[in-house]
Order: sequence, then C-alpha cells, then structure tokens
Amino acid sequence: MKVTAQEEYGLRCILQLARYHSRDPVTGRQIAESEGISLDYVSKLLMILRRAELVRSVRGIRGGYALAREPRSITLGEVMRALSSEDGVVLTSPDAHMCDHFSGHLEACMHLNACAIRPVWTVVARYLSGVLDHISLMDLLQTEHQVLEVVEQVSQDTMREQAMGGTIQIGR
Amino acid sequence: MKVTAQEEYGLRCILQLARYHSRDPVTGRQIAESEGISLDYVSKLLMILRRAELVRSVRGIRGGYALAREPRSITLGEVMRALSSEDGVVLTSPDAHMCDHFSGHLEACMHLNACAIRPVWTVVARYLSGVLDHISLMDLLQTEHQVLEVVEQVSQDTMREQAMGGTIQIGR
DNA sequence: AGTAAACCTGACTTTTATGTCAAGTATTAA
DNA sequence: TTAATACTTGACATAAAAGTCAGGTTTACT
Repeated sequence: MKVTAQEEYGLRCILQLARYHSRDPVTGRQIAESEGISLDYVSKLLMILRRAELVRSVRGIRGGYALAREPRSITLGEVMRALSSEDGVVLTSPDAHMCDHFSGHLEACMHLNACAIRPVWTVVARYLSGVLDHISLMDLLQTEHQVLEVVEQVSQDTMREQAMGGTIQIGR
Repeated sequence: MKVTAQEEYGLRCILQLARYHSRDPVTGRQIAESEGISLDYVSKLLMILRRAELVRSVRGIRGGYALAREPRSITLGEVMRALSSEDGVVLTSPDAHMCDHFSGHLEACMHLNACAIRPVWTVVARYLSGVLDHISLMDLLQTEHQVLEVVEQVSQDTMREQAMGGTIQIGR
C-alpha cells in the first residue's frame, strides 16, 4: 500500500505546471530537467493528465504544457485518480470494494473473512478521498510548513465531517 | 496507491488463523481451500508472516499454522507492515519520506516541489498508522457492521489524538 | 519552403510483483 | 521402518508496472 511511481512523478509534473501557471506554457524539457527524469517519461505522464483533461498542451515551437484549469480548482484527489491505473482499492470512492479486486478463485467474498476487512478500507478510503479532494494544487505551492498546516486542517475538517455523517462547508 | 495482492491475501490468511486460534493448528490446505487460492501461494504468504514472527508453524503430519500471539495483541498495522515488501511511502512510520524513494536522477529533493508533497503523505501516513495500529485481529473477527463501528471509532480517536499532538488512551 | 522546436504515439525493453513448481525436510502413526 | 501428511525453500514462469525509443505531426520563425 504505497504511492506508485506514476502517481508520484505525475504529481510532480503537474505541480510544475501549477507553479508557472499564467505564463507561457512549460516545455517538457524544462520539467524533465527540473525533476531529474527523462523527457520521454514526462511526455508519457503529461499525456495521461491531458487525457484526464487536467492539462492542455500546445504543439509546435513555442509550445508546451499548461494546466487546463486554475490551480485553485484542481484537487490533489483528481490528479491522483487520473494517475492511478485502475480503480484502486484504497484511493477511489468508498463504493469500490476490494472484494471486487481480490476474490481468489472463488465466486465472491461469501466467507466472513473478506467482509471483515472491507469496512477497514472503506473508512480509510473515505478519509483519504475527503482529504485529497480538499487540497488544491494551489495549496501545494507554499512552503513545506504552510502545506503541513493546510493538510492538518483539512484532515481534521474531514474527520469532523465524516463523524457527523453530513457535508460541511470547509472554511479556511 | 492501493493495497497489493500480497497484503490482501496475506491478511486473509492470518485472519483465518485468528479465527481458529486456540484450537489445533490450521493446515495450509484448509486455508487455501477456504480462501480460494493455491496451497503454494498460501505457503509463501505464511512464510513471510512467520519470518515476521506473527505466525508459528508446526511441521509433520498433525502440523499446520497458528498465530504466534493472541489475536487481541496482533494489530492490523503489524500485519500490513510485514506484508509490505519495502518500507512503503504511505504505510510506514511518518519518518520515512517519499523523497527517499523517488528522487529521479537528482541528488535529493532540493526543489520545492517534492517538499510540497511530503507533508501530505506525512499526515496521511500518520493517520493510517494510527488507525491500523489500533485495530487488532480480534477486532476483525466480528460482523461487517461491528467492524465498521470499531474502525470508525478508532478513526475518530486517532484524529483527536493527532489534533492534540499527544498520546491518548483509546478506550472502547 | 525550410528548419528547428516541441508535442504525439505506439511499440519495445527492463524491472518488479505475482504466482507456480519441484525437490526437500520434519513429524506422526501404523 | 515405511508411508502419509504437512511445512520449507529456492528456482522458475507469468503478468504488470516502469521507463525508453523511434518515427511521426504540428507550429513558429526566417
């Protein structure tokens, strides 16, 4: 249960775009150099994000990549979901249960075991979605300390919201 | 960012042992049949758990596998960590940062980007550890509904604890 | 038009995770 | 002691993820 390479590097790439938003498009080469990964890999990752309509690209000389929307309106949750190959067991919506993914050779998780595990991931996934969907790319453009404060705030708001079982307007 | 097959199936195997704890050791064959996976795979998974000293094995004709400790004293966190191949970026302690794992071809995460992401996983990992370390195998031997209640309770206690920055005795 | 910069794309290679196989060792019971 | 059961182990085969390559298309500038 860990963050995949695609998620990590893809997130870094789109963060570069967020950083230089409202200027000229950023070239793949620039991103590759500042992140220390190959241009080809950057292309692949940004293609995934482009198909998810989070990034737009401009071809030709003077071209490059840019965010499709404002950094404030793109959430970390959206980005992570776009970069996750399949519907993850943890990352996605609480409706997607792991029983759908890992059923062994049996028909379904009829035995109690699998169903005992399910609620654990249900709660964890709900928390994760709650947190990641309330952190925008803009939030991540600050110092490490400031980001930490935002995330902790969001984390607590998320828990409070879920404890009450309702939808609360998160203010910060 | 999802639960791996090894984590999922390994957890199921050890849960079978928890279910039949204080009886005769459970054979690999029994587990394989009830979980719908091959005996060889069960052997491999239980070997991992045995080396982590969570499971003990008895060889010979009346042999099988059993928990090394009481179901109450083995936490989900321990099990997941044992089944995670490496030190995961999310699952492990908050000290392990993803910068150690994904640094591209650069020396370290000198650029602001990576360090902007770090606190997100720090908070998530802290939450996850808090939750998983307070759920025992015994907790998972109940009905789905009961497990859900336990997990939600633990989740909220964990958040409260972390919001206060201290260590609270979790009571239930 | 020509050229250079830059994105596009699918196929390919490499690495890692998954799962299987086979040969072995230990234990019990007849 | 022999046979049957069951765990042990490392090597192997397969599948998925990660990352690279090569050839293509688009655009701006001269």
